[in-house]
Amino acid sequence: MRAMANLIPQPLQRQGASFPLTSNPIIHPITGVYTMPASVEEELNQSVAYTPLQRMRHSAAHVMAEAIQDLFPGARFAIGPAIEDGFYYDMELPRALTPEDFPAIEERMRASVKANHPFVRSKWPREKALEYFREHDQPYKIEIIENLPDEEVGIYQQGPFLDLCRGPHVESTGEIGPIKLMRVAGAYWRGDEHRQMLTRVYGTAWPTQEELDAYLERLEEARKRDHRKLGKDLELFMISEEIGAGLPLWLPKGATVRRLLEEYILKLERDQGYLHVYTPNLAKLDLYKTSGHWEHYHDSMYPPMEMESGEQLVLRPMNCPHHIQIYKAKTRSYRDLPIRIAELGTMYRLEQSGELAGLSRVRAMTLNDAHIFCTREQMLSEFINVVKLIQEVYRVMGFERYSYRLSLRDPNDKEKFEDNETMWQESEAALRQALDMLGLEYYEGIGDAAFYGPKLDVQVANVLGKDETISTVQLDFTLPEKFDLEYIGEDGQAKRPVMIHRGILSTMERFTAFLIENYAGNFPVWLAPVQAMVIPIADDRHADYARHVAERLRATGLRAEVDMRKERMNAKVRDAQLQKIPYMLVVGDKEKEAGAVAVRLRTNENLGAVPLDEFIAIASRLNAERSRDLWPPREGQAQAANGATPAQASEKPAANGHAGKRANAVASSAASTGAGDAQEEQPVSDGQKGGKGKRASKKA
RNA sequence: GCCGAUGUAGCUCAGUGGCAGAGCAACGGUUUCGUAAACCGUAGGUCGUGGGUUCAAAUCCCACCAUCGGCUCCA
Repeated sequence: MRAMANLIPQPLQRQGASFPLTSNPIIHPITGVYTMPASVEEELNQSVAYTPLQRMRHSAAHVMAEAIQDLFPGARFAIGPAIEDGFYYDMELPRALTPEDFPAIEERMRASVKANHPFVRSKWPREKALEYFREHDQPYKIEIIENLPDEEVGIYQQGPFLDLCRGPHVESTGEIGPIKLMRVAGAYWRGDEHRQMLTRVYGTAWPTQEELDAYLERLEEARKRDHRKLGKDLELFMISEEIGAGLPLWLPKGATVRRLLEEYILKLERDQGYLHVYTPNLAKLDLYKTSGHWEHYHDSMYPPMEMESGEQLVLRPMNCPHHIQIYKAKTRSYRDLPIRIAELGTMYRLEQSGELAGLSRVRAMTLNDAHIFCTREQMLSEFINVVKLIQEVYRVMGFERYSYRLSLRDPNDKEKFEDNETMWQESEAALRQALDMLGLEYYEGIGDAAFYGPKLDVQVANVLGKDETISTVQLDFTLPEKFDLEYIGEDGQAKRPVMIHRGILSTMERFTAFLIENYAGNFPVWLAPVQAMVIPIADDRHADYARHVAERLRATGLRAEVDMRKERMNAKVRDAQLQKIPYMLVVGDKEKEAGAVAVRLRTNENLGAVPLDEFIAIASRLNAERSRDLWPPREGQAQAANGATPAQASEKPAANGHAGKRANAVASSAASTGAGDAQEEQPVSDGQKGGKGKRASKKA
């Protein structure tokens, strides 16, 4: 439940369970009475803060439970809250549920909606409720009640169905809009992996059919952007079962993207005074015993390799200890600080098999990692500089929707977090001070800290609107202590430095995955694996000129290829388009004669003939500037950063000659690049702020 | 790791006990073409892996591996 905990407003977790009645009574089965439905206002005062839509979805969850109870006698119910975009219900069922069961459940739900049963609220004395649920073999409800402090518990009833629940609900089942069951999944009771695995059924409900359809379309769009699909289609990376799960291979095009990102961040860091190092991927196990990583994470470390000498080596899960050794390699003076040691270092973590996903969750990953060793006095300014660096990178990448999470320890969890009260108080206070100095708005994530210290996590909304942690800055007073780090102060006395762990691009794997989805595969010019495809119209006449054009582009540092396949130009244009290559340079007799190229952008915009020199000048400039524009804005064109695409705004109606017979292809092409607009200005899609990333940063 | 589903040609998929299929891609040939798929032909599969049931298994059973959707975890 912890992962969910921050995804939804806090009160939503305080859900009651629901419980079925065997008959169809209106009268309370135990007390014989019930209170009249509460007014909406009263409900809102007494229960959780649901929006009307959430209330409807919560009611839909109860109706689903009603249906399942009817179809699967013996079901034991747990909790069933509204969540973003829908609802779920956790329960224990007599047999496994499959999607094939959905139609029957949905049908039964619609019958309940049609019957328009009122939701009737009442209060039961705690003991009565316990007795009732014991009698009806509902252990999860009993456990919930036992954890409630109140002497009375809320009960909701709709038609034949009775629920332990705080509410609120809609007035009657007829108010529930179109519903659809989405998936069935397992979920641990109370989110505890040591407890019973329950069946969770996810559903969604919307006020109108149109909104339901739009939601399903949205999911479909996200599916098209899935980096695993685009990674295959665009030949960016692969995963070989022969090599191993979670061990991706970067294909030439994906490797190009990664290398460009690496060159970009290395230069940026160099300019900021970071010193780049290389350190080995193996280390003695003892190193991680000292750091505490072994204690906290041995379950997700590769098992140690036993040497003949008895020495144990592990594949490193993190490289802070390595950088610490570099710091310790000689006596450091306060004059040397801050020392910023950075590395694109590869780490190995034995992630749980069920967690692996494409490039975004892997077992071998390269971190954009750095450790800053500084004095207490320097700590705040160093921290602030890192945050500014993050903001600069996000500006270049075009991330616009992101938020800051101050990740704090859970003071009650002495296992997970270092047990050092003063350390935590001091470091958390320092972090807050830095955030105040930056004037950042942030929210707090209790229990999200690293074991050695608090951190600032930067959450970027992904295409599904879910927040993902990309960057992180962590304040660490713990490891300097454990490794006995020192520097010599002005007074000649040995002092303890502070460490700042920071990751900006996360891992190269995950960042690339995020970019693929964020751009829907339409990489900006500077990141596009192939920037220009030269397309000769008739290869016997135009091949030489096409090669000449490509040579000229390559000579200026642009990545260009010539499509010499025995295909018609139309097919070459189509394939380049599907590969999302920014520029298609069509060359035929006219262009050859004029020393020009006919420029077609992947936005479908056909710019006509452009002198080769001019094209090179423009493309090179956009490339060097890391612009996200494909072409400079022209006269009479919308200029807003998030406005229409250049293609849509162009005076030439974007080569829509094929709009007739190929309407479908055009529509899907436009849709797949961002709901038909903003192709090159891909906004990170809407996302609630304040959620917790499902895939947190890989930074130590 | 846990719950559920899935795994057939490079890709997308059809095939539910009786001779392994289609489209695209690849390869060969014809076509030299002006902005999203020319035409004809050829070749290509241990049906995820291993066991079992059966006269006969892609199909039924068991185990394992991988992938997908969730749960738990994420230094």
